[in-house]
Amino acid sequence: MSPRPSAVVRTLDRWIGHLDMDAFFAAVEQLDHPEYRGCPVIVGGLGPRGVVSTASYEARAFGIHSALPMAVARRQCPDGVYVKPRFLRYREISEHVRSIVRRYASAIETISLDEAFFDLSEHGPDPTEIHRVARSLKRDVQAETKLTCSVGLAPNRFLAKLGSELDKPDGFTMIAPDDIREILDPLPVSQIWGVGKVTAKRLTSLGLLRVKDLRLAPLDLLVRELGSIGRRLQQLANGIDETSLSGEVDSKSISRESTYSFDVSDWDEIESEVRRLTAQVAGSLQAENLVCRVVRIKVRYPDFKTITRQAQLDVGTDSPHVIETLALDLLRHRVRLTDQGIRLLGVGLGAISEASARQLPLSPDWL
DNA sequence: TCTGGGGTCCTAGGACCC
DNA sequence: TCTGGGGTCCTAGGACCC
Repeated sequence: MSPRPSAVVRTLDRWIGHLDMDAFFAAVEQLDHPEYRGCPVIVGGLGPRGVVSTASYEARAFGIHSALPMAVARRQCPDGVYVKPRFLRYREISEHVRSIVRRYASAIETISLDEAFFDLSEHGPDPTEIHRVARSLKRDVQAETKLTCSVGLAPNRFLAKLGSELDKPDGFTMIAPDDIREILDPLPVSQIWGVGKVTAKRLTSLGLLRVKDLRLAPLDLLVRELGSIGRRLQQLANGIDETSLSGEVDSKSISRESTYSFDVSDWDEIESEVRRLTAQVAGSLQAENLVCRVVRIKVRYPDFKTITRQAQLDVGTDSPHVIETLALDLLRHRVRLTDQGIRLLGVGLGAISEASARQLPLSPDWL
């Protein structure tokens, strides 16, 4: 179970960057609305059950952060500027940023509208040169978009992302191989990619609070307690991450869901919402010339218990009628509706493939 | 304080087949 | 009558990420 030596060699001769736009949605709003600059800006759902998507740094000073319920945010910062997200605008700027990154890196992996990995290995192994190239990239982003970003540079993805988090906003962090242990060891385990609330709690109960604890923990203990992710976490704790950039990947599912402002128990209303959501997912599917073989619905009850029910098709489809029929069927026969009603309804499509794959090549006639 | 919406990946159990 | 092992596919739920 010792790491293969080739892994170490590979790790040392790669330079991966991670770029993270600072408080992206809020920063765009401040860019487009000069009167918002210097104000606490909170972007997110404005309904009674909305949550914060992004808070500007001014708003973070009030303790506001992503995923915080809007109701709480409004209490903590009554004078803030509250706005709905404008995804089309964010996408536009996001594409501009990616075009800048592509000038410097051949391989790029988009994580979200505000984050991307890129590979600078082609600029050679010399850290001084890599540093210069990445600085120039960061300068171009700021000059052309008037927005700041934070950049991390390291021998692998995990460390590059960590680097961009260590110094923000407007940060620049380069993690050289010799610095890895010193940087990682004192960090809380929750800083590791893939350690969320649940895993952090489990690690804490094992007495593993810092990355160093995780690095030195017996592997069999980690595997026993956490399964396969235990092994993976210890690798990361050692600064080892051999995953390569995935490039541009096709999405494997499409879904739309919506949370009602108030719980709904009226069956007709629920059915018409299924129809509305179905039309949207089917529209996305057709717009990208795709077909799906799985239709799924999702229901969340007032107590937050969430269920999904899915059905499979023998052949791929992009027909709104077929999808709607299946979705309504799942709803009518597989979902229990109580007097309490439901708080969320969702429709999803899975097993997605190109529309050209819809029909099996039964006959070789066309050859 | 009361919990969005869009995804990905993993796991476990059951059905089914050989 | 008691009891195989392996493999695949499907479903549902859960953790995690931004």
